[in-house]
Amino acid sequence: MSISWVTVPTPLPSGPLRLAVTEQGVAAVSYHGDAIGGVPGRVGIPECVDESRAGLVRARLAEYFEGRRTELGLPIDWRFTTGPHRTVLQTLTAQAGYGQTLTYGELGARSGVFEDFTDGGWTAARTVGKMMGANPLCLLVPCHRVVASDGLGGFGGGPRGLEIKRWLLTLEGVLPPTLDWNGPG
DNA sequence: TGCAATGCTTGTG
DNA sequence: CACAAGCATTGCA
Repeated sequence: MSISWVTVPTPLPSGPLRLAVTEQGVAAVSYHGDAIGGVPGRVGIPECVDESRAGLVRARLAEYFEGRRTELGLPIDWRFTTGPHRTVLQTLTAQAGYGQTLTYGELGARSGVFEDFTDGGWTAARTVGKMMGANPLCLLVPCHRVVASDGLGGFGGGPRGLEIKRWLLTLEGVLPPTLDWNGPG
């Protein structure tokens, strides 16, 4: 099984996106170029030389960022996720459509991996937040559509990462455009 | 507005 | 492989 990097230009405040692709699909996505949490052996992964595969990924993402595509429709390789983590991410992918948001607690409830909600959902919400932060499939698994019950919530990478979350939600029409909005529309 | 409750992921030894 | 630390939250007073 081979794995390789594809670099995709984006209008995101973070700049280009880096994706790790395999024969199965996209295995990981990084906003920060070379750092992906939870991806072992990420150093030494070669650039993708299969232009047909890289081209498809770039084309789909380009359309998405132009607002012409609401579903990426890219195959996902779940190899870097396991157990409850994978279940939650797959639940999110299946249930949070374009322009829709749900809360951490809600996702925890829907995923079915948390059985005890007698604490008011505290455990589920906190755990889901942790899972999102450890999500190697940002963007493909729409972790930016998961928000706190009383606001935007957080995002990996701190304040810098939050800009990305805001940008994506603006693209999808969840948030109103800001003055520095450089996306479509 | 401020506080207390917990489980999963990740980085070391 | 085992252990310890850190959180992308929530609901109630």
